[in-house]
Amino acid sequence: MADVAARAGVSVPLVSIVMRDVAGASPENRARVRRAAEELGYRPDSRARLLRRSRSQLIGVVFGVQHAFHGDLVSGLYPAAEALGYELTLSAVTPHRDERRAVAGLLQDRCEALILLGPELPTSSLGQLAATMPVVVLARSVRHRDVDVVRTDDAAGLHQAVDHLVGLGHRRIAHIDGGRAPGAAERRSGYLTALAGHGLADADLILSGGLTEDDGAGAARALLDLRPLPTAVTVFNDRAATGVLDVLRQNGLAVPGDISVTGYDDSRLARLSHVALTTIRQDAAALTHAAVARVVSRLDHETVDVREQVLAPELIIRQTTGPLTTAAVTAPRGGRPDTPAGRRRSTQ
Amino acid sequence: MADVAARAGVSVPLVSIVMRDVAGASPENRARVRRAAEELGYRPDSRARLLRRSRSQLIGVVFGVQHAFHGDLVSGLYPAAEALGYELTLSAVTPHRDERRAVAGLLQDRCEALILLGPELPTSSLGQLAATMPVVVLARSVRHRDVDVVRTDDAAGLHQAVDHLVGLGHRRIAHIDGGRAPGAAERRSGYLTALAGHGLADADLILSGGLTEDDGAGAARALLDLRPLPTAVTVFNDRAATGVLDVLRQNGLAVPGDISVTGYDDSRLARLSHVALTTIRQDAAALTHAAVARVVSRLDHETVDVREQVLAPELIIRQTTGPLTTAAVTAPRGGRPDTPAGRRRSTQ
DNA sequence: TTGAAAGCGCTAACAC
DNA sequence: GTGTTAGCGCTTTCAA
Repeated sequence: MADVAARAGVSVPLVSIVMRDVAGASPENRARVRRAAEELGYRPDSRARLLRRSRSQLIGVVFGVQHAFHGDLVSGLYPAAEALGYELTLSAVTPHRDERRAVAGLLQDRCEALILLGPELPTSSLGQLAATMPVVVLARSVRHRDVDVVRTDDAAGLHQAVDHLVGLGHRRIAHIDGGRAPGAAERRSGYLTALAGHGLADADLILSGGLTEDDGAGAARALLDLRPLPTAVTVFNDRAATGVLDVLRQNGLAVPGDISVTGYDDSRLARLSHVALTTIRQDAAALTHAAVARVVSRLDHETVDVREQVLAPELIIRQTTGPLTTAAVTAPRGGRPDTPAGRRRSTQ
Repeated sequence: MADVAARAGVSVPLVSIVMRDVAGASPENRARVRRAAEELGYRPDSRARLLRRSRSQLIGVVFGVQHAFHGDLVSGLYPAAEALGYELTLSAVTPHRDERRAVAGLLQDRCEALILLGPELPTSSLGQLAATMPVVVLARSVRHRDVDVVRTDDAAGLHQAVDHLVGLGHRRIAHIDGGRAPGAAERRSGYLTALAGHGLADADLILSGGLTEDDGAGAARALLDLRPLPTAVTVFNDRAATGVLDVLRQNGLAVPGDISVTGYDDSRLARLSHVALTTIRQDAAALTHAAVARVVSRLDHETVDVREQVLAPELIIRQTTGPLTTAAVTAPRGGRPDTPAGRRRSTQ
C-alpha cells in the first residue's frame, strides 16, 4: 500500500480511500492511485482491513459437503450476503470433520455470525454458541430463545403432498421418514395430521428411512413386503426418493402407474428430466435471503419480533404421481417377484 | 490477549507463546495462562496472527458446489492440509458465481497457494494466476510450465473399463463422453486406443454427453436409437452414468443382462447399494495428499522435478457389468419401444 | 524463562 | 481534499 502511495505521489490513507470507493478524493488522484495499484498488481489485504475495522463483515457458513440441497443453499447465500455488504466464509462438514470442528474453524476466522445448514448439533450446543454471537439455523427447527431459525413449514409440505395424493384417489399412502434428521419429525407429523384430515387416521404407515439414497432404497425394500401394497409413498427428501424409485422400478413396479412417489426439497435431483420427481419445493432463494437478513438485523441490534421464520412450501407436480390404474388396484401380488415384468430382472 | 495476560499476571508475548504451544514458558505460567484464557473465553484471532507472520499458512480451494466428487476431494483436503500445518479456505463455484469470482475471493483472503478442483478456466488464465503464486490443478490436465497438476491417468482408466468389457465378451462398446469437461478428452482417447488394442478400431461409437445426470440421460436416449444396439457403454462419470442407467431401465433394458454400463470416479453415487455401478476409482485421498504436498513443496521453494503427477486409477467391478446374455444378443428390436417389458411403461 | 518494543497492512479520527 | 497520527491483535526480535 505504501508502494502504491509512493508511486502515485500521495499518502497512504488516500490510497485507502480510493480503494474503498468512498468519498474524499479528487478525481485526478483517484485515477492516479488506481493506475499505480494496477501497475503494481496491488490487492487490498482483507485480513488487515478487517483487523482494523472492529467489524469483520464476515458470516460463517457450515454446510454438508455431500448435501445436494446444501449446495443450492450455499449458491443462494453468496448473492444474499453480497447484497447486504457481507462476505461469506465456508466451512464444510465431511465424514471426518464434524460440525464442532467446522464451527471452531469459523470462530477462529472471527466471523461475526453463523449460519448453520441443517445442523445436527444438540440444542444445548447451539444455545451456547448463540450466547456468543448471532446464530441462524437454516432448514431445521430449534427451540431455543437465542437461536434464530429460518425454515420451511415442513408439516405443511407433507400436508400438501398427502392432499395431492388423496385428490388423485390414493388411500393407502405410506411415509418413509428421515429418522433423526433435521425436519424429519415435522414431516412425520404433517403426514399424520393430513391423513387424519382425510379420515384416514387409521391408515398411517410409517417406514423408517433416512436422508441418503441407500436409506430410501432400504425402506423401499421393506415397503415391497407390505400387503396390501400402498399405492403411494411420501419420502423424506429427494435423495431418499431416488433410492425408492430405483428399487420400485427394479422390482417391476411402474411409477406412477402402480405406485406414486413424492420427494422433498425440489433439489437439482428432482428436476432432472429422467427423474421428474413430484416434490415439495423449499425456496432456496427465499430461505437464504431471510437467513442473511436476520443475521444482519441481529448484528445491527435491531429488535426482532419473531425468532422463527417459517416459509410456505410449494408442491411441484411432476411425473412420479398420478391416479391409480386399475391394474395396480386389482392385481394381486403373491410375493416379492424376481422377474415381475417378463424378461426384466433385478440387478440387486 | 492483554486481558488474559493481566489475569494470568504475565506479559502479552508470554500468552502468545503458550497459545501457540511453543517452547519458552514455564509449566506454571503455561497452566496459569491456559486457565485465564479458558475463563475469559479467549480465542486467538487468526487474522491478526496471519497478518503478523508474513506467511498465512492458508491454502485456497475452489470447488463446484454441485459436484459429488468435489465433495470427496474437499473431504480429503482437510486432513491432508492439517497434517502439514496448513489451513484451508473454501470458495464455491455456483450457477451464479463463476471461477473467476471464486478465485478473486480467495486472493483477497491472502492465501499463499491455490488448489483448483477440475477448473474450466482457460490455460492462459491459469498460467497468469500461477505466475503470482503456486497453483495446483486437481483432476484436470493442463499444459503450462507454471501450473502443477495432480490427476488420475484418465486414459488408463477408460482402457481398464474397455478391457474389462471385452473380457466379458462385449464387442459393441459405446462411449458417452464428457464434452468439454476436464478429463473428457483423455477419457475419449483412452476409449479409442483401448478399442484399437483389441482390434475393434472400427467399432468405435462416441456419443456426446456431459457431466450431469441429464447429459447422461439424453445421450442414453440417443443410444437407444442405434441399430444394432451396443451391448456395453462406458460413461464419462458416475453422475452421467446414473442418468444412463435410469433411461435404459425405463426403456425396458436389463442392466447388465442386456447392456453393461461403467461410470467413472467411484463417487458416493456409484457405491450406493441400489446403484452398484462398475466404475473407475479415482483415489481421492491420494490425489488430495499429493496436491497438498505439492503446494507445500512449492511454498518451501523445493525444486520439483515433475510438473504433473499422474496417479493410476483402479477398476471397481460392481453389478452394472456382466457377460452378454443370449436374449440380448439375439432379440431383434424393431424400434424404440413404448412398453418394452409388458405392462411396464416409461414415465417420460 | 520472561518482558519491552517494534511492526504486519490497513482504516478512523483528526488537523490542516 | 489531503496528510498526520494512532492502533486493530498478534508475533518477533532482542535485552534482561
